[in-house]
Amino acid sequence: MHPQPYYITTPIYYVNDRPHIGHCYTTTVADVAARMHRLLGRDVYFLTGTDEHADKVVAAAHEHGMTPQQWADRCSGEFRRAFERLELSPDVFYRTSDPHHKRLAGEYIGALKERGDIYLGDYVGWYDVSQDEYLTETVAKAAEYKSPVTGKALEKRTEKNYFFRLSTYAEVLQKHIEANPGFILPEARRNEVLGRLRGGLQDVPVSRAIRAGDADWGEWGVRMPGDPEHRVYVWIEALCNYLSAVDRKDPGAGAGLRGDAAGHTDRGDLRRYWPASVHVMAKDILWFHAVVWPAMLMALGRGLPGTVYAHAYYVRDGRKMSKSLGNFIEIDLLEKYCERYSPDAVRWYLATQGPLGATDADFSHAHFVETFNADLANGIGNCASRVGNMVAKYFEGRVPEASGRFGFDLAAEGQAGARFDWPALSAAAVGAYEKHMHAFALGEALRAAMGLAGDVDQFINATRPFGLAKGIEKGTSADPEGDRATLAAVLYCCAEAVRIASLMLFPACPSKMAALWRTWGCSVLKDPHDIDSGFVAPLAELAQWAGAHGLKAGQAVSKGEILFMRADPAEEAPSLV
RNA sequence: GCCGAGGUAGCUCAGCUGGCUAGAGCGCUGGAUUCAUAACCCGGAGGUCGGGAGUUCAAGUCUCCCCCUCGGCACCA
Repeated sequence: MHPQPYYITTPIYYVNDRPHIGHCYTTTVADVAARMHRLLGRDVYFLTGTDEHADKVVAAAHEHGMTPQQWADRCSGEFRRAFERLELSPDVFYRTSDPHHKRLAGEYIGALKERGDIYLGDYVGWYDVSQDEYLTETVAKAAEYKSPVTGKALEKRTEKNYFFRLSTYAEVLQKHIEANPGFILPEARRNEVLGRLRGGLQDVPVSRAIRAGDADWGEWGVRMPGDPEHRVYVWIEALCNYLSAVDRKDPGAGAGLRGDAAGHTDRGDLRRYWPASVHVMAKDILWFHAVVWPAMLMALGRGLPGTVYAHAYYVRDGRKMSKSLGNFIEIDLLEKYCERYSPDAVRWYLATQGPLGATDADFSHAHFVETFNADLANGIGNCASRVGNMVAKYFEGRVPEASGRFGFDLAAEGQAGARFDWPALSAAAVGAYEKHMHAFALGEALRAAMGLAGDVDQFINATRPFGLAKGIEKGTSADPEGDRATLAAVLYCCAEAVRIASLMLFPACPSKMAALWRTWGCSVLKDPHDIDSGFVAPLAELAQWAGAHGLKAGQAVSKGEILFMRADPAEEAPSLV
C-alpha cells in the first residue's frame, strides 16, 4: 500500500438539477484520476454526492406532495444512476441529508462560532418585497435596484446574520497560495484568485434568519448552533461535506454506488484521508473552494487540501450551454452515446478532449467520432486486434517465446533510425504517464499510454511479422528457424507492449481493457469480471516488462472481440427522439 | 469600466530566458502494404505566426499603438 492516502472529491451536486454533461465531466475526471491512483497502489478514497438542503428543494418536494427527504432521495437517485451508467467508482456517494454530515457540519460551525470566527453582525442587502428575497449586490445593481420581476424599487434592509471572519485569513491564505503553486490549478485560475485576494477580503454571511412565511423545512437543513432562529447557508454547510465524510472512525454502511461498496466497510478509520488531495470542480465555484473553504479549515485548525482544481466548461457546437438556450447535454443524450459507442468511449472523450485546462472545450458529434476512431478504433483497438490475430494465426493463439530478445535494431537492416528497445520504450511510457498523472494532466497521461500502442503499430510495419510468416510457410525463407525465432520475439514484444499500454488505459476505459485482459488471459484484476475489484499488484509491478505479471510463453491469447468498432462519421448523431 | 489570458496550418493547440529552411495531433491528399476494425506505415499539402510601427546583426519570441476573442470582478454551486 502506498503510504500516502489519496482523497479526491467532486462537488456534491445540487439535487434539484438534472444530471448533465457538466456533472458527468467533473465526476468522470475525478474517477479517472481515482482509478489511476488506485492503479499505482495508493489507498484511494473518492467522494461524490448530492447537496440537498435548499429552499427550492423544500418547495419542489411540497409541489410533488413529498417530504424533502423523499424528493431528495428521488433526485439523488438520478445522479447515482447517471454515474453508474458512466461506470464511475466513487467510494462514497455522500449526501448532505446524511445525519452524520448534519451533525458534524453543525459541530464545525459551532466550533467556529465558539472561537469567534463566526459572529452575529448586520447584513445590509437589497430586499425584493414582492419576491420576498434578498438579491446580491451584483444582481441588484444589474437590475438598477428594481425588482427584476415586478420592477418595483428594491428596499435596502438590514437584518441580523452570522458572518464568518474571512477577512482575518486573507493574508495567511495569500501566502499559502503563493508558496504552493499547485494549490490552485490551472495556473490561470490561481492568478485570478491571487488578483482578487489583493483587493482584500470581506467577511461573509453564513446564515439567514428564518422568517415568518418561510417554507417549512422541518428537520431539513442545519440550524445555527445555539441560535435555531438562523439556518446555516447551504453552500457553507455543503463545503463541510468534504471533511465530515472522512471525519469518522468507521465508514458506516452502504457507501459507493453499488451499495456493497467493495472494500468499504473494512476501511477502518477514515480520518487518515484528511486533508484531501484534490478537490475537483468547475470554475464557477472556485472561489468557495480556494478561498472560503481553506479559510474555514484554517479557523478549524484542520489541514488544507493539496490541490483545488477548477476546470473550464463544455460548450456545445461553439455556443455556451445555458438553460435559456435549452442546449444542455443532459444525461439522456450521454446515455445514447454510451449505448452506441460504449461508456468507455464517452469516458475517453471526456477525459482526453474535455476542458481540463482554463479554456472551454467544445462538445460536437463530429469531434466525438473523430476522436473515437483515431484513438480507440484505429488506435488501441486495431492494434490489439492485429496483434491478437497474428498470435492466433501463427502460434495457435499461444504467446510465443521471445527468448529474451526484446530489442530490435532495424538500422542494421537498412531502416534508418528504426530502433526498438521495448523494455526502455515501455518504461518511458509508464514514466511519462505517472509524471502527467501527478500534474493532473490526465489527457497527457493517457496520450503517453496510447503512444506505446502507436510504437507497436510502427514496429509491426517495420518488422513485417506477417512477411516472415509467409516466407516460412512458402519455404522461401533462407533461414526458416531464425525467422521463426524472430517472428516469435517480434510478436511477443507487440503483445507485451499492448498489455502494458492497456494497464495505463484502464482508468479511462476500464470495461474494454478488462475485456482485453480476459481474452488475453492476463490476471490484473482480483476478479476479472469486476472492474472495481481492485488490482492484484501495483502498476510498478504489473508494468514490468516480461516480469512476474508479464505475458508468459504458452499463455492463451485469443483474438477476442473487437474492442471499439470503427464508427461511421456520416451516421447521424444519437438523439433523444 | 477595472484586472488577467490569448489571437500561430481547415480544426485543437506546442513553441522557455529572441537565432538554422515555424512544429504536433486530428482532418485532407499522394504512395506503400495486407497481420488488422478500407485500419496501420511513409510522404505531401506550404500558415504574411491578429494589424501597424520600433529595438536588434537577428523577433511568433522584446517595446509601443490599434483591432478582436475569452476569463475574473465576491457571497452565485
